[in-house]
Amino acid sequence: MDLRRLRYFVAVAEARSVGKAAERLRMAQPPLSVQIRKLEAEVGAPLFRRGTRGMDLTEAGQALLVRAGEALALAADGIEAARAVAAGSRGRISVGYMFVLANAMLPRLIPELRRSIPGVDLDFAELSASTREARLLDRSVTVALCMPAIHHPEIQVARIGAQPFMLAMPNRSPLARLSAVPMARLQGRPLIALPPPEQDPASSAVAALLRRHQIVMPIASRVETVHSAMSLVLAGEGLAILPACAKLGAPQGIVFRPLREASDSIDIAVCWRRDSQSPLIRTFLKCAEKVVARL
Amino acid sequence: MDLRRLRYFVAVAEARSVGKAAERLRMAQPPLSVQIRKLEAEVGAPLFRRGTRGMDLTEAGQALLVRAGEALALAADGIEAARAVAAGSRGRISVGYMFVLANAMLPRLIPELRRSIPGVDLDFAELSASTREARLLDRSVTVALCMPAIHHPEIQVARIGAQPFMLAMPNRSPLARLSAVPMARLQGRPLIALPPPEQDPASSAVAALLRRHQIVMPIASRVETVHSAMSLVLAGEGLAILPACAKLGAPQGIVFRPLREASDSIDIAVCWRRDSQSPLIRTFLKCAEKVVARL
DNA sequence: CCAACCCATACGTTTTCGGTATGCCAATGG
DNA sequence: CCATTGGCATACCGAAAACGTATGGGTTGG
Repeated sequence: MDLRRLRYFVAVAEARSVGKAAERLRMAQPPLSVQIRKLEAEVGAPLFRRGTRGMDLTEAGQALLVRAGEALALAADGIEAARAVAAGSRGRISVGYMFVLANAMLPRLIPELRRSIPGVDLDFAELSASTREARLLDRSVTVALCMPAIHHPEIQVARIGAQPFMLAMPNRSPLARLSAVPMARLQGRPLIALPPPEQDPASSAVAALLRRHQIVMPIASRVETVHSAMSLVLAGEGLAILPACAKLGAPQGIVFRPLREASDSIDIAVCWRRDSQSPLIRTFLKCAEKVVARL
Repeated sequence: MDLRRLRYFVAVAEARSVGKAAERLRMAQPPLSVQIRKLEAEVGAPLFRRGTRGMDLTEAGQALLVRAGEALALAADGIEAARAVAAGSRGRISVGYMFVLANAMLPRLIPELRRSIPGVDLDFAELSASTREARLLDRSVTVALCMPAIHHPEIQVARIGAQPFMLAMPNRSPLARLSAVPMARLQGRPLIALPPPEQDPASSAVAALLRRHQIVMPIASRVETVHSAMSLVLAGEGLAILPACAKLGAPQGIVFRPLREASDSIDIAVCWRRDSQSPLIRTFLKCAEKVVARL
């Protein structure tokens, strides 16, 4: 059962003549005649009534014609769809992002993506750092928005921006009256910390910052998300050192202040599998860079 | 775009390995590998990720796989459907019948057909004699139930039975008291006739019957259908000479009596195009014969 | 470091396809 | 009644595609 045969069959059925169909198919009449007879042999029944003025479908031929036409269309659509997916004009891109970046990036990123790649399904999932890495590796997400980047031999990283660390505190805190907080003022104050470095690399950047300035902050609580951290800060449980963009999702009553002697920042990066050959990743990267530039 | 390629592609995608797929396809591995690469060249993008432990679909490959599977199924279903239609286990049979036979045959014929050819669509249409012939010739009906048969070089006829002519009259008619009516008693009485012989060959049989017995019956009315004829008979407009089976659709108040000296009858026949090769016709014929035998 | 596994390439053989020439049949027209 | 025309079928040949065998190369696992 060959698709070429079916194509020839459809052509002959539509032209109601072998000769006319051969002309339209840019081939000679005899080989076309042969192919039709081979198809009939394969089916085991005549598909055409041969008249003196051309060919006419039998009932069996009519039954075949419908399916053959659909099969041809499906096959053509299939390779077209594959091409479109390969070219990035169709398909799906699944994005794993981290919680802090949701408020800062998604409201601008999603419309930007819809404009750039209108035929593509978007799929966003808020994932922890370790889950993002795992899902990138098993390909269940296409790209990850990370802060900081994932380091892994299979994973490619593009740095698209950085966020300075800022101190988050309740607005009734005495430190809130300063326009920038000297590092020394943090000494001994309770810290609301994120998961330890082995689970969340962002924490190691904070730890490094404090270590460099020889500041010790007792850990009042460890929380999973920046959102929880800010809630505890608001409750007066302690201070948090967070990327500046966390401000965008902060509740009323939290203020952010820069740290005077520290110019430390944390990278925002797009990460994907090295062997992902989807052209959508390039486009995604462009969009993400554009959004971060206006942060 | 070849269906064989798509079949190979689906096999490799399902086996996730060229070697396994080749084994299942009963062929060697290298040619299969070549075909897959040719398909990829045709699409213009890789469809598989080659790993060290087999092959894995890319996104483009996944997009193709869905359509390719459907296309294969449709093509296979198409030739299967064509075979089924040719074998008579599927398809459509369109039956043109004449009005008088409706009550006599259809209630038994339709269930009989449904039992014999369950996968076949039935399509019944009540048609005049000339329309039946025309629709047989242009193939818009497959078979016709006729009384009497259609005579035409393109049309094949099978006689499946006969109906004696009977006299239809109101039950208050004096003739109704006889168990059989002598031909002579018809002389001069008004006749309710069907369309003239050139339109309906049944009329010529009636005319011949009367001529042979030298009876003259003035034509009170010409009507299109047996049903109308019986209405007029009931109204006392005249008598009608009808096939015995018309009794089955007769209204209350009409009686049928045999004609004593006349053993004339009219053939019931199944007619179809000589070049209709549908095996359904044979089955239909069998069913119709069985029904007529029990009339 | 060797063996096993799996895909890719190379080459010769076979099958299949397409083109040209031609035959057959029916309908048409003088 | 014969010639012509139009349309499909058959025969044969050259070309293209596919298949099988042999082999290479890369990675994994012992």
